[in-house]
Amino acid sequence: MTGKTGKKTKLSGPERRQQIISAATEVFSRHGFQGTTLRQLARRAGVSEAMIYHHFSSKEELYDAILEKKIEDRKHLFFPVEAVQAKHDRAVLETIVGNFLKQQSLDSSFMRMLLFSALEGHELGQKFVRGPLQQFFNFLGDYLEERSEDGALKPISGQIGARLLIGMVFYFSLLREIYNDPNSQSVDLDELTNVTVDLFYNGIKSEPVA
Amino acid sequence: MTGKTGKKTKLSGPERRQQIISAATEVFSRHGFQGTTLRQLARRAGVSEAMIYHHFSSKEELYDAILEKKIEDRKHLFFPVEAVQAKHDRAVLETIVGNFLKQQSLDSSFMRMLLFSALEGHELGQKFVRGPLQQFFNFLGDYLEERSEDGALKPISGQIGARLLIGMVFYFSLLREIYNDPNSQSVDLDELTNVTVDLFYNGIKSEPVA
DNA sequence: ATGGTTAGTAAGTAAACGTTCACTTTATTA
DNA sequence: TAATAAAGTGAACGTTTACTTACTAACCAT
Repeated sequence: MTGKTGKKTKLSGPERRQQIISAATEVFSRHGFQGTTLRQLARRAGVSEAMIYHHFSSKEELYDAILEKKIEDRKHLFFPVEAVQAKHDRAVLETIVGNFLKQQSLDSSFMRMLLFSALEGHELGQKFVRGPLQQFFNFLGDYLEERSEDGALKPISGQIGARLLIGMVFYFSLLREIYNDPNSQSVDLDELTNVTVDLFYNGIKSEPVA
Repeated sequence: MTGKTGKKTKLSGPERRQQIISAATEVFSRHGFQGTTLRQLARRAGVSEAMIYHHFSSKEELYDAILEKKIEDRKHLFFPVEAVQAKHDRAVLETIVGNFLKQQSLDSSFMRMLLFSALEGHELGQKFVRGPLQQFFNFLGDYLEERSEDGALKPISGQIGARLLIGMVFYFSLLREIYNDPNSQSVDLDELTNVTVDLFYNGIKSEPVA
């Protein structure tokens, strides 16, 4: 499939459909919706342009299908339920931060597509933020406020705190994956996790009684 | 100019050039390079497409001119030199964070163009990161490490610390300006500045001696 | 083997793209 | 006011775009 030899491999409907999707994911995430042409999609999938219309009724439908699937895959973000129930603050933060960074380094195409789609004005880009991400912010935010009432953490807005935490690692991932910032890329992920969690936790944990 | 009446206003060369630039800035920042057509640019500037080629030799040259100018404008980021010399840690952080948020809320087109250009693979997008932004990270990073050696702050990598600080407010701006996250938009900028600086400063300042 | 279903394509379509050219209109000034 | 220079445009250029149509080739059940 990848070579230049023209083998006559005929795939089944669902197989071909899946292959088009995964090929299109790479192209769309690299060039965005507007920057991607049917030619590119067809060539990358190893089929004719017409074949794509045999499986999807338009370029936009293919794009939406991909984004929707990506969102679905990442929906169950990483709710460290056990650590939350145990009220083990550091473990909660470590799990969230560590998983975020790991996930991001494994597949930067999701971040690229999410950024592209928001910039290009697609609705689905904002759908993720208003849906699953907001859900996650609620989860983490509620926990922070709960622990705040317990006296373990300083008083803080959970919604703000959750965004500040994710912001730190998101920005780092952005610099790493999209801007190719060498000073970000050279940082070890585990070290980054520790530094980030240390800073955040020390920043919000209650002072020893004065 | 904005109306539909076809007044015959003939501008001088430099005037028209500047007007094309500012019109194109809006369009490019909203739709990216690939997503912007000459038709859009011409209509927004109130001239014919041919007129644009009278001032710029290509769509790309116009785009580069805009991005280069934007980078130049923002180059002198915000180096709170006085506070740094006085070693007033909170003032340093407050100035940086406050100015960043203010600047961002005044003109989101810069952030959009910078993101778009990096995603679309333009060189100039990375130029800002490797140049002025890296310079700023050096400035802030050096300060953090200096204050760390003074014993005022915990030991920390300045390069990492600087990116974590900016990450928090960058992400917030991203959610506000590009994802239209209502829970980010409803936060007052001064409050956000305070919360961010509090969290970061408490996170890195030295513990009272044990 | 054969007939029907479906994967697959070559060759088109009209519209939109960036760009150029031949030309007209306005402003300046000698 | 006539000459000059510069601002400005309509209509075309060849190419590429997303998408369609009319057709062929491979598979599978009978």
